[in-house]
Amino acid sequence: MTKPAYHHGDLRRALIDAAHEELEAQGVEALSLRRVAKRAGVSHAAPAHHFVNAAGLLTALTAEGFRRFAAALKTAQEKAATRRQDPLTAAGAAYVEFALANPELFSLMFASAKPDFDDPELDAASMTAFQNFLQTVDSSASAKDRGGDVNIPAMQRWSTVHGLATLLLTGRMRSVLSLSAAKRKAAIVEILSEA
Amino acid sequence: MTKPAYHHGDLRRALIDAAHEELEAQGVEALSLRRVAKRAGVSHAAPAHHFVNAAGLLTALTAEGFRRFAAALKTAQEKAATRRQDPLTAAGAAYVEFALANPELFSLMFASAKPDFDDPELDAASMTAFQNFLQTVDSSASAKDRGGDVNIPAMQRWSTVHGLATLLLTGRMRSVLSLSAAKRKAAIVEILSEA
DNA sequence: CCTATATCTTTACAGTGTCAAGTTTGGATA
DNA sequence: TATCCAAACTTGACACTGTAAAGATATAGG
Repeated sequence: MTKPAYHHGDLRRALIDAAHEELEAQGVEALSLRRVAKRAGVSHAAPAHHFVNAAGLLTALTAEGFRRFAAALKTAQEKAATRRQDPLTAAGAAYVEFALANPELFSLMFASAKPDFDDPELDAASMTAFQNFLQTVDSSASAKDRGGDVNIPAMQRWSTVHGLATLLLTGRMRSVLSLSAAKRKAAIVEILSEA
Repeated sequence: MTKPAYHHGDLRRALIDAAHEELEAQGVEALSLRRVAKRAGVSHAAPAHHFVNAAGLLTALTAEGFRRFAAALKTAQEKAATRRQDPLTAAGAAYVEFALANPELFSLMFASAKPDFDDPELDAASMTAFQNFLQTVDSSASAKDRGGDVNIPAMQRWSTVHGLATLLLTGRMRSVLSLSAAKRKAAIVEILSEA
């Protein structure tokens, strides 16, 4: 097994998957391209033929993260709609849950300078994710645009959701983190519900 | 000048300063201990005698960041008090402004895994910073604790402030970033003001 | 079948953090 | 005051990193 086959089949796919695994295991800052290549069963220079450099691989992985992120928010909203719950709170909770379920990927998406955000693929993926979420905020009854330069209520909601996600993710908000899973979920919904 | 003096005087201090400069110039992820040493005018192994490793230097720098951060919030509140403005909004604005003024340091403090947050000095510095801020939230008229496990309004306010800071810092909230300095400041205050 | 090309490997290089062993210095002790 | 010791710093070495260049192999198209 693991024949030294020259043609892997879909090495690009395998490298992104391997990078994802290494990412969640080692963290963003300790990620090594050579270990990713080894995990995929190829030589350390093989990735260069599919990605311009290490940042390129991270960029592709980040773009995929944003697509999965957008999908998670969408399904959460749809589920809430059928149950006649607030879709905005549901999307916010899904936002936070995605961060807690994929901590390192979320860090890569929102707190790292390594991915190239000028890359067209990544730019498109992140843009659609944000726009979908902000559209949910806009269509919320309590957050109508009041016609200024900026949609203040929308930015406020986004800030709250994103701040909660990152503070929980980085272990800062201990009073919430120390709760049991059920109580924590309830607290998150409460924090995200309009006062 | 720059004698090859064996005894620097206060190399620990000089290394932290050099790391701070390198940090803001290069970013967290591209920081090199050897370049920091070179900037301080010492050999690449000199830092080891003042910090156990590279993370130790970053930890000390991060702790200093939290102390400066706490001081910035405090002065902002005091200024607001004399002008009979809302101290919570003032502290929130100072929170965001600190992030925008010291982007790399803020990233180190809130979005990096490199500093050792179990370090007693760093733990103490970050704890006092958070507690001071949360105390301001608590004493705000609109955010009284309702007696549950968690002070929901306080966590909500903290999330909003922190989320706004990080979204602006990482260039995500483009509708606010594209404003002029004056309008941006006004938008930040609006977002942080209780609806 | 045969060759062109994409795919992957090997080798090499500069840079990284850390460890071990030297060198210098300043201060305490006798 | 002379001496010695410990602290401060340097030098050299090691394993690791990402990337570039050149060689090897297999697959697709003629």
